Amino acid sequence: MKPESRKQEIINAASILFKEKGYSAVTMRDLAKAMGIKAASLYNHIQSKQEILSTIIIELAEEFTTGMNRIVNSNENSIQKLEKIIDLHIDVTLRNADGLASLNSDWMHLEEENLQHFEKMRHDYEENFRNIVRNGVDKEEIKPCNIEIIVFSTLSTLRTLYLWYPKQKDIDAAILKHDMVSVLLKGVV
Amino acid sequence: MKPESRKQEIINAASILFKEKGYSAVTMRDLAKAMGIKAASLYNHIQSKQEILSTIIIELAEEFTTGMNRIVNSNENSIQKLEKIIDLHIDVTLRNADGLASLNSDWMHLEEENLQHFEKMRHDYEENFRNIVRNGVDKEEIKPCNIEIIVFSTLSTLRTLYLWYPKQKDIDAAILKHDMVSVLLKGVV
DNA sequence: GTCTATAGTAGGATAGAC
DNA sequence: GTCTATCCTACTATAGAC
Repeated sequence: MKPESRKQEIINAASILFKEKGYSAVTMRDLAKAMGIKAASLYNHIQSKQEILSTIIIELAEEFTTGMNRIVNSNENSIQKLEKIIDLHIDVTLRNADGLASLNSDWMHLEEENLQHFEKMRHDYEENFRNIVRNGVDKEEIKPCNIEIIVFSTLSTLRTLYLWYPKQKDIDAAILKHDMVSVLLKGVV
Repeated sequence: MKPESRKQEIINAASILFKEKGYSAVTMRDLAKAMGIKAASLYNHIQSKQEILSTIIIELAEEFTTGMNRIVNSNENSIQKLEKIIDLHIDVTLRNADGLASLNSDWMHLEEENLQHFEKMRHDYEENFRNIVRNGVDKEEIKPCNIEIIVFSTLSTLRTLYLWYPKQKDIDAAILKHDMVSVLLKGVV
């Protein structure tokens, strides 16, 4: 373990609490208690509660944006791109499942530019996803199903991984990726 | 439109606000403003903010419990049961998409017996779902995939319908059910 | 870097007039 | 059934000592 900065420790502790109760229900006193200090002491390391939330969310949203851009610009077919998207979500979930709770459930509590920046990244991400699926249907690599439903159901599952993954003890990442591809793309019947 | 009781109007208005910002971030003053009255006046119709939340959530959870029990006790095969579960989620979503936001995101703010009651219903629901899938795999009606992943991915999608459905303008319920069955059960490749 | 003390605000809820 | 006024508590954040 590399030594973490005090700020990063606070952000990690906050991620866990935000996951359990949501941003609005977590107080600076709760967070301080989790860190073993008093609430006032937190402000030596962070500027505000809001700064903690935006750090958690924007960093993760930028990871997804970067990952998606790499996939979009690759020379692979639609199925391979969808598999890469599944990998991306699994990788991020393994690395920071707690933070993903805020990304998914507390983004609406971002303020000003951060909210706008987040909403643009999320919109672009979904649009890229949709184009990959549409392209796959056009090229007959994907069944001619309702595109919106494919995008919605796949994204719903991937976005919710953070809730489910921690309950699966010791599942291997490679196996998880393989099984997730099977279920999401090839169906169960 | 049948005339709604004032209490039901409050619960409906609260469902919308809870969906937008979450239970903790919505104040009684916010709710009162949405109703066009003062906060104190709300208390002539409801006992507490907590009562609003538990009314929304427990009612919906009981709908799912009743529906699931009916499906479990029917004489159908696994695939037919899964299709009925998809129908159940779509029906409830069409009827009360706003309330489902609280069920999904604010259940942890329930107190005491209501929290326990909810958690038991949710646990039983998932257990019933899991048994249907397991049974289907045993009888070779369902592919021998990872059962936990099937349960998780299907439930994730169905539970998130409330976020997606309102954005789909004028989609017919019957078509939605048909397409959802295709994507969730038969795969897209 | 952490503390105590506290400012300033906003929350849920009640009392009592109309 | 709604209002005004208000109680009490809890919140975020700051000031200044150590």
